[in-house]
Amino acid sequence: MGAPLPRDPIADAQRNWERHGWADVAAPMAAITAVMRTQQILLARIETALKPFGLTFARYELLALLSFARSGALPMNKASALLQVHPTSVTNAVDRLQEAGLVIRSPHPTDGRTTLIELTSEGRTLAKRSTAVLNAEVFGQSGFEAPDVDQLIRILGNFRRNAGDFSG
Amino acid sequence: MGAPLPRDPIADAQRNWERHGWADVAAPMAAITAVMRTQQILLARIETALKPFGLTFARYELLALLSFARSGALPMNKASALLQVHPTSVTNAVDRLQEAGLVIRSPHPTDGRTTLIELTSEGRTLAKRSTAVLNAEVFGQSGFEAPDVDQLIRILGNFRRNAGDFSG
DNA sequence: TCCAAACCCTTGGATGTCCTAGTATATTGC
DNA sequence: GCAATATACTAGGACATCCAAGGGTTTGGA
Repeated sequence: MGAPLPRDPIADAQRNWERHGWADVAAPMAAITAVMRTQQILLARIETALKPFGLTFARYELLALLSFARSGALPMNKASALLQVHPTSVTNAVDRLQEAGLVIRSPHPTDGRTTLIELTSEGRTLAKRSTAVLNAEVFGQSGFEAPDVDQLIRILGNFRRNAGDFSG
Repeated sequence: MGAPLPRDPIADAQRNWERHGWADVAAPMAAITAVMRTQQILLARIETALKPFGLTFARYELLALLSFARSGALPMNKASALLQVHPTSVTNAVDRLQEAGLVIRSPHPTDGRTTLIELTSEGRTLAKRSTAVLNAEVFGQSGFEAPDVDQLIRILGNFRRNAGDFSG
């Protein structure tokens, strides 16, 4: 978006917080702001890697999730729960994946309320190919040191458990 | 959005990656996915805390940034650089803050291309009040242990520097 | 049995982000 | 001094996310 700033804007914000008498929450503020910015950077890298496939991260996640399901199909509500996004976001993603011929909707055999999302063979192929690129261009070059990766998994895992994402 | 899942979906994804022969990037994949999900949780908390003020996080960040500027005013391009978002996002936020009477646009005294964003007194008051609530309800109850906060600041700070956010 | 409550998905609306392009103003170089 | 380039902001479009509300299907208790 632009050239590097001369100083870390988040560290500046942390100093501002301390200067204004909010020293007790300055560090968590900085950590949370850093998470927000890191997500933005990572998302941009992911979207860039997926662009040649006509995929966005939201659509990729759904495709990948389906590719790991034994039958290659999942109920929409299940996908919503596992991806931890709003049901309407899944509807949106499925609409576009279906237009692209990567998934199809089919009725649930026993529950008339439920819609199954099923991977087409094109969808399965694209999932494989796009995962290979993501692995090579993003996950394989994350810029995180190996010990820091472990720390992140631990710290954010605890956070997500406390936030009610999972009970395990 | 729903009840806690019985198992951590990101840990499951990590196992899937390992099972499919991508063990070398499974951990970074999990760490990155965890960052994405953590951001989502934190953003939801922040938006909830700001809702009573009619603010979103994007608008709050701009308001807070202005409140720390000595003169209470900043050029839009400067705000874009410091917040590290696209210029059009700043335009969008300023439009809405201006409608709400929290900031005003004024011409730059010497550069006709530049627009200054200036805090109104209402804007300054709201910045103070909303910051107090964010500090109390979000930053003060982040759910991160103090040592983990330091780790996050260090790890994500290194990442952001490597990503070209700042050079310091 | 049968109707109310619960559940599933979709539609429509509000926001935010980015990209591309277009207009206006500054700066640079010949 | 004037044209070419660079910079600043905005308009329009594509996507994603969430919330609120609506219509269809199941479930469960009276």
